[in-house]
Formats: sequence, C-alpha cells, structure tokens
Amino acid sequence: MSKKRLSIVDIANNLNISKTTVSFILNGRAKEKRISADMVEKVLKYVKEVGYKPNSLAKSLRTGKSNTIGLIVEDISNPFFGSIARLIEDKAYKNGYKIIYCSTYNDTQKTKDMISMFRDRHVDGYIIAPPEGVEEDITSLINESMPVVLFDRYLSTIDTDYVVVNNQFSAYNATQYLVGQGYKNIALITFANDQTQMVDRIKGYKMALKEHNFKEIIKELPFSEDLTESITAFLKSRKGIDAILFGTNRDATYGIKIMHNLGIRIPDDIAIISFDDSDAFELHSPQITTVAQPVEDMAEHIITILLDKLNNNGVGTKNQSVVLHTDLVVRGSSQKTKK
Amino acid sequence: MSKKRLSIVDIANNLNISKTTVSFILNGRAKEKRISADMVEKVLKYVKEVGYKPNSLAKSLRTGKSNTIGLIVEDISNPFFGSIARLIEDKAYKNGYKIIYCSTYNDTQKTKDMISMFRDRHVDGYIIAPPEGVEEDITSLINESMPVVLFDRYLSTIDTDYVVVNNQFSAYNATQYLVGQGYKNIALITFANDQTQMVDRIKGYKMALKEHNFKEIIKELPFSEDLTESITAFLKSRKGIDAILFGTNRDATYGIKIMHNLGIRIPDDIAIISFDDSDAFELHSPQITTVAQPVEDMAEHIITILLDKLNNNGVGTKNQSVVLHTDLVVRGSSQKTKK
DNA sequence: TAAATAATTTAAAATGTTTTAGCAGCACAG
DNA sequence: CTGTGCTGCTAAAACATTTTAAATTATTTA
Repeated sequence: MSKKRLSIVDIANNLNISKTTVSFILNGRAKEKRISADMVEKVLKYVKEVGYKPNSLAKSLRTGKSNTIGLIVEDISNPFFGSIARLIEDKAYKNGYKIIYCSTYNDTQKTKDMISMFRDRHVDGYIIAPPEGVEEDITSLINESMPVVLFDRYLSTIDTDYVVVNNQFSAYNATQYLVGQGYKNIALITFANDQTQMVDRIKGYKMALKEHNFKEIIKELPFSEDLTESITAFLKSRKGIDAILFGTNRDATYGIKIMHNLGIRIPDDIAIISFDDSDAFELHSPQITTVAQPVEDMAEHIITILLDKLNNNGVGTKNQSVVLHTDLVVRGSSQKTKK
Repeated sequence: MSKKRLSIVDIANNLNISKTTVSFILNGRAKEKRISADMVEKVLKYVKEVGYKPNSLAKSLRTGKSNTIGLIVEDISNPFFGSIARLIEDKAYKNGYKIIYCSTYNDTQKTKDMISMFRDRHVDGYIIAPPEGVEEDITSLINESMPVVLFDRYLSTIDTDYVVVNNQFSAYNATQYLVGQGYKNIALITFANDQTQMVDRIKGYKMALKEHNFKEIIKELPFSEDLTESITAFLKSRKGIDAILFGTNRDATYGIKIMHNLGIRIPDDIAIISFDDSDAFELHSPQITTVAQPVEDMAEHIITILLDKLNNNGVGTKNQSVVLHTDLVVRGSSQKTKK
C-alpha cells in the first residue's frame, strides 16, 4: 500500500544515470563537478516531480553530520529556560538545524547519560547549562573537537565558549539597591550549589553587605528538596528580616507563596527582589522588582557562537566568554513605603 | 589523536569472530540464536571493557527505527506546554525514547515543515498540538501507519488518538461560577481560531450565558497580533463588564497586566477567571481563580498511548479519545467582595 | 559408522547516502 | 598519430549496523 520511499538509486535508475550525478546535483556541486546544465535541469525537475527527499539518516551516517544541536537545560518548564529554549530553537531552525533537548534537573548522572545519548546520536553541537561534575564529559567532547557552548553558568576548570551574565555584580547591585531603600536586615534565600552563577550571586550579596557592615542572613536550599518546608521554617525562625533577595525565580516563586501563607506583607513587612524576570513577578501586586537576564541576547550569542564553530569546523577560532549585563527592573515590591 | 570510534567490526575482528555474532549478543538475541554462554560472556566482557557503543544512526538506517519521538507544541515557553513537555520528555526517556521538539506558534506552514522534517529524521512517533490546516499532513502520517497522538485539541475530520480536556464544560462551569457569584456582565476574552479547544471554550461560555439570558460579550484575539493594544481598547470601550473569563493563560497574563495599567481592580472592579493554572496566577494578589488542566494526567495518557502503539506496531489497536476533566481552582479573585 | 539432526557461528546482502578515483571521449599541440 | 588536458559523467568504496540464509561443527540415532 504505502509505496516505499524513493531513494537516490530509484531516481538514478529512472533517469538512466548514475546516482553519483544525482547526488552531486542535489548537493549543489554541479558546477564544481562540471555537470551540464541540461543534466542539472533534468534531474532537478524529476526530483521535484516525484517529491524525492534524501534520507537524512543515511546522509548523516556517511557524512558524520546530523544537522542537530543538543540542548541541555536545567528544566524546560522553568520560564527562564523555556524562553531561552524557544529562542534558540527558532534561530537554529532558521539555520537548518534541529534541536534535540533534555532537562537535567541538575542531576549529574542524568546529564552524563544525556551527553552520552546525544553523542550517540551524533549531534553536531552542544548547548549546555551544566550541573557540577560533568567536567570530564565535556572535556571529552571538546577533545573530540565538538562545538560546545555553555550558558547560564560555566565550568571554571574548562576552557570553552560560554554565555553568562555578570551574576556577582547583579546580586551586589540588587542588594545595594535594597540597602539604598533603607533596609538593614537583608536575607538571601537561594538554591545553592557549586555552580558558578550561584556562587557569584552569593558573593555579590556578601560584598554589598560587607560594605555596610550588615549581617549576612543566608538560607541555602538544595535543588531537589521540598522548598516549602525549609523556606517556611526559615521565615518563621528568623525575625527581623526586612528584605529578601531570592537567588532564582523558582526560589522566589516558592518564597512569595509562603509569605502569603504566613501573612507576611510584601513589601511592608518584607521587601523582595528576585533573580530572573517572569510574568509571575510582573503580575504580582505589588509587582516584584527583579534582576532581569537579557534572554534574547543570550540566545542570540549562544547560537551565533555555535553556528560559527559549526561552520568553521571549530578550526582556528578562539573560545569566547560572553558576559552580558542584567537589568534591575525596579517595581513596587522593593520600594520602601512610608509607614 | 582522537582514536576513531570503535565499530562492531572492530569488536568482531579483535575477538576473531563474526560481527553477526556480536550483533546478536548485543541485541539480546543470544538464546534465540543459540549462542553459547561462553561466547556471550566473552563478548559482553570485551564490549564493556572497551566501552563500545553501537552507532545509532547506522542502526536506525538499517532498522528504520530511530527511538525518537517528535513533539510539536504551540510554544515551549508557555508554562502549560513547558510543563507537559517536561513530563512527556521524562517518561519518554525512561522508556528509551528521545524527544525532538519544536514550537509551531500556530503557524500552519511552519508546522507542515516541521512534520516533514521529523518524518525525514524517521521519528518513530508524533505528539502534536496541531494548528488548523495540517489535516492532510497528519492523515498522510497515519496512512503510513505512524503512531500519532494529538493533544490539547484534535482535528474533527481525522480519526486519531487524542488527549484533551472537557473544554466546553469547563468554560460553562467557570462561567456558571461567575454567575453564581452574582456577576451579570461577564465577558470572554480569548485567543480565537478554529481549533477545537477554543471553539469548545467559547461554546461553553455561551451556553452558560444563554441559560441566564445574559448578554454575550466576546473579544476574540488573533494569535499573532499584539494583544496589548486590542485588549486595552476593548477594556476601555466596554463599560459595565464586571467579570471576565480568559480563554488561555496567555490572554489572562496580558489582560491582568493591562488591567493594572488601567487601574482596574481585581476583583472589585472586574473579577476574572483564567484557563490554565500557573504560578503567575497563584502569586497574584488576590490569587486568580483558574481552570486547571490536569497536566500530569495528560502527559501520562499521551505517552502511554504512544508507547502502546509503538510496541504493538500500531496493529490492531483502536484509536482512543481521552477526555480529562479540569479543576476549577477557586481563589480570591473571582469571589464577590462586599462593597 | 554413516546418516540425520541439532547446536553454533558466519558470509553476505541490505539500508541510502557521499565521495574518491578514474573512465571515456574529444580537441589540440607537438 | 601520440601525448596532454579538458569535459562530463560514473563505478565502487565507505559509513555501521541488522538480518537472512547457510555453513560448519557437534551430537544422536539407527
């Protein structure tokens, strides 16, 4: 019933020519290979007529290129990563690349597995927001001269391209802003691990506090744990906090819900600022001040660097570190209200 | 430098046996093919030792199976689709399938291109939230006996598996709830097109109003247009509205922002309910009442049906239509406050 | 012990491409 | 005419698997 898909051999046979000729023509190498214009026309016409499409698996097998980019994010359902993924996907498709993706949930083993799967599928390039502990795997990719672009965070022991934001300054700046607003007991609630972006955010917060000789009040959260319980406990036990900087949108989302539950008013009881802008923070009333990452720019840089490497076969290009700047989007929620 | 990747031929040569034997063993067909236990052990040990991994492209080329599922959503950065994607991805990976995905933005042509790309890449199955106008393409997939599961909406003219929610009743029920709260001028603001979920939501809204002889106040929005302008205009021009049902989370997100800008208080001036729950609505104060889709269940059903078809080679299984029920999550924002 | 049967293992074909190396045919110079 | 160089095309190898059909070896059976 379903007529078997045409192969290049069928095309060649039906036209009584060699498949080599067909292949050359279809790959735009007609001039280079001195195929006559007549022949080119004949083949193209026929190919179009019968709707022949090369089998990309066979093509990939032979060429070693799959025209696929592996995208490894922390969690595709997180608005930050979702937006980046959307933009990257868009730009990749426009350049003839497909995306195959997965979420790591910061699980090192899962990430290793995924890298191995992607490698297996012969993806041409990797875009990764790496958890800790995958240095070896990434090094090994790089040794095989695979294009790899890290983003959101980087691995200090590896020389790769990466695109991140100035996390330390951003956190410093946000904290300073709170200080400027008159808050004196400023806490940092954050998902914490050894990833660079988190380390830097914590550093920035500490720097700002040190400048004013304020006491550090830090609640570090592990990624997988149930955040509700630990944040609730923290907020209950620590009296006197008048402002909170949240390290990620996820932390803030939980935090705000809990503050509502506990009857803590924002910003009257406690003012807040969150990393990563999102609709949720804009919709909240009062609107939440955020450290907005330039998602569009990040995606643009990531894909540009990657395509560059892909086109140059990674030859001769030096690695680039792109550090973009965030915007402190000041909204109602961190502004001191007169009592 | 980078030692070439081992192939099954290398394994066979190094062990002085045939690659056929290796292949059988690696594919778990040892007993069936009566390979001696000694041989099996020897091969497995060696394979493990040298870390050989079969080239999946070659495998796919030969077998016609790619162990890949194509996931086509409307917009991966939308929390609803992001969550579903995350869950589907998770379950797929657990069953040995990789996901390759794309967003359609409800663009028919883009969707056609994507389906064609996926077909090209020999994905084994499709999960699609289809825009209008792709009936032919999907029919053609089905004719080639490709497993296809639609979700969020279905195509009335095609007999496929699909997983949706009871949109009509959900909208009816939400509207009734507003009526029950004493609202009398209830508008529907929604992204509108011929997709079943949207048609049904509008129907449900109308049904409820008709029951009470209330006037329909409907603002239909095209997907691509800038929503801000048209919603603003609508809200300014239509006086007397005391409640709004939003057809999607996107509509509501825009709507709420605009209401804030216009100084319209929720729910005192206008109460609202939105389709699709999300953090943004829970964080909002007052919290927004929503029609929550059972995302987890949907993902579960989708992947179960698909895997079923994949395993049965789609033979003999009748198509299933799964219609799940939503929850009306009642929160502050639609509850009449005493004036 | 020869024949039949069973137990292992394998050669070769097939999957659909790209690419290398080179074949014919022809014009022209020596 | 012989060698050189171009033009236009192609045969065959290579990519790494799976699978069919059969070959080899071992074990019974008569």
